[in-house]
Amino acid sequence: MTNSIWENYLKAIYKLTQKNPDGGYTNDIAFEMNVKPSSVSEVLKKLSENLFINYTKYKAVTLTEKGKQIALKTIRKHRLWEVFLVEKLGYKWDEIHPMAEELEHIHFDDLTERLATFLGNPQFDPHGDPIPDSNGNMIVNKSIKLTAVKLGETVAMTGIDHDSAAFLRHLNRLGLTLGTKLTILEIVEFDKSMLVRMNDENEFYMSAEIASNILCR
Amino acid sequence: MTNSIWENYLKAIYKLTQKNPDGGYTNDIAFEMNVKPSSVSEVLKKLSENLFINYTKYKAVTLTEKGKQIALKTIRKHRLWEVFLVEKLGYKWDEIHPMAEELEHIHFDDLTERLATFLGNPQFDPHGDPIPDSNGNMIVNKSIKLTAVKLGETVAMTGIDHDSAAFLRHLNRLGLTLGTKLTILEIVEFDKSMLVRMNDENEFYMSAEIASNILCR
DNA sequence: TATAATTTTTAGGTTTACCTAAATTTATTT
DNA sequence: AAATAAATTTAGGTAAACCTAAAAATTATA
Repeated sequence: MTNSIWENYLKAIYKLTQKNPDGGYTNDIAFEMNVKPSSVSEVLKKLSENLFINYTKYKAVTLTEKGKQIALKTIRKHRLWEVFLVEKLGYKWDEIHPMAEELEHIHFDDLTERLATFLGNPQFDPHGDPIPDSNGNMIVNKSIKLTAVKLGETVAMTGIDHDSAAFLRHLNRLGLTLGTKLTILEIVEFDKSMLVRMNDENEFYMSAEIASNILCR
Repeated sequence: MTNSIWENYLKAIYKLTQKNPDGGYTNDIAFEMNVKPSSVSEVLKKLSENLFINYTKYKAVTLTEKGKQIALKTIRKHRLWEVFLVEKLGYKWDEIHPMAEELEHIHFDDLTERLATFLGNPQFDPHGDPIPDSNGNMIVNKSIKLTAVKLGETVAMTGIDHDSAAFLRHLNRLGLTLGTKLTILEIVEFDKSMLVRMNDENEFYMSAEIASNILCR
């Protein structure tokens, strides 16, 4: 198996396991990886032989410690390169994902560590996601979804739960970035959309769909 | 064919064509690529179908304009990342080749240009090799081999003709870097080794093997 | 609980990039 | 120019990573 391919599978399984501790299901992995479930089945067999995952036929898969470390290292590289692209090359947060997706597979441990030092050992990437340290430890993000914030409360945006370029571009257009102050002025009963005030300045309605992908604290 | 694989083949052919304008031979490409000649034959057929090379069976191959542009772009990326690794991450010139060999295959044109800007649009990489510009134009390096310098003359080191880590480490040990002043004090008739004075300071003998891989002006 | 629906795996096929071994072409000697 | 040597290509094979279609297992529903 190619390096970067199993890194991507392990990342996908890691992501699914974060959502559901039971583990990742073939179908969901296939969706994440943009391949057919039958292809996933084959790969799972090999990842299991190489002790990267715990796999029993027809059951959800989880990462072994070995697999988890690789997933976290890949996430670390991805997020560090994202910081590089924004801080050093001047990209916007909605432009960096595809590039980081390739850069994350450059596999020289020492390069990763020097990059981290060069960037000042950042703790978060440009989307507010925590960057695992070189031992695979990651700050637990205690943020909650904006949809869980109660009427009248004020929070600061700390991250997002979705990193599609389309979503990020919409946030750009609204002027929403990490740190933006948000006050919930109204929750519409009909569709759960919210009237929010932004940085004590302007107000606008936001669909529940969007609010559920905004993390805050 | 995978992106990075044909980039490597085109780079190898470019390199061979620089040495011999007839073009690159299957055997030599195989040596450069670390594969068997039969594998090269197959790939040449496909590169030719895709109009990257001019290929007639049993003849030396040359790059088409299309192929040459890809080779030069890959060389540009390689050399820019080398500058990044040395200037920004503090690597030494003998450590960077394997990393640049992977980074060169990151294929976002805009990223390359932003990287170049970030680095101050360097003209040369850390080994003294010229960096092609974004249109594929490269400064012609008019350097000559140290073995071609006449007795008594003084030159400055401008590059090297070999980038193996072992060779570079030896230069480090001797204290030879780009810009070092070298005066030829003696040429030994027996083995063509040279007594050189370095920066008007110390003197030492250097084998013709080494001298022939040092470029100067 | 039996049947239907869904999920997962298996079987069999494709393409890419490698391989070895054999055949062919080109180059070099005698 | 013929024989030999060397380089190149072709033929046939492997492994990885994908695919479609069919079979098997699991889960949901009547």
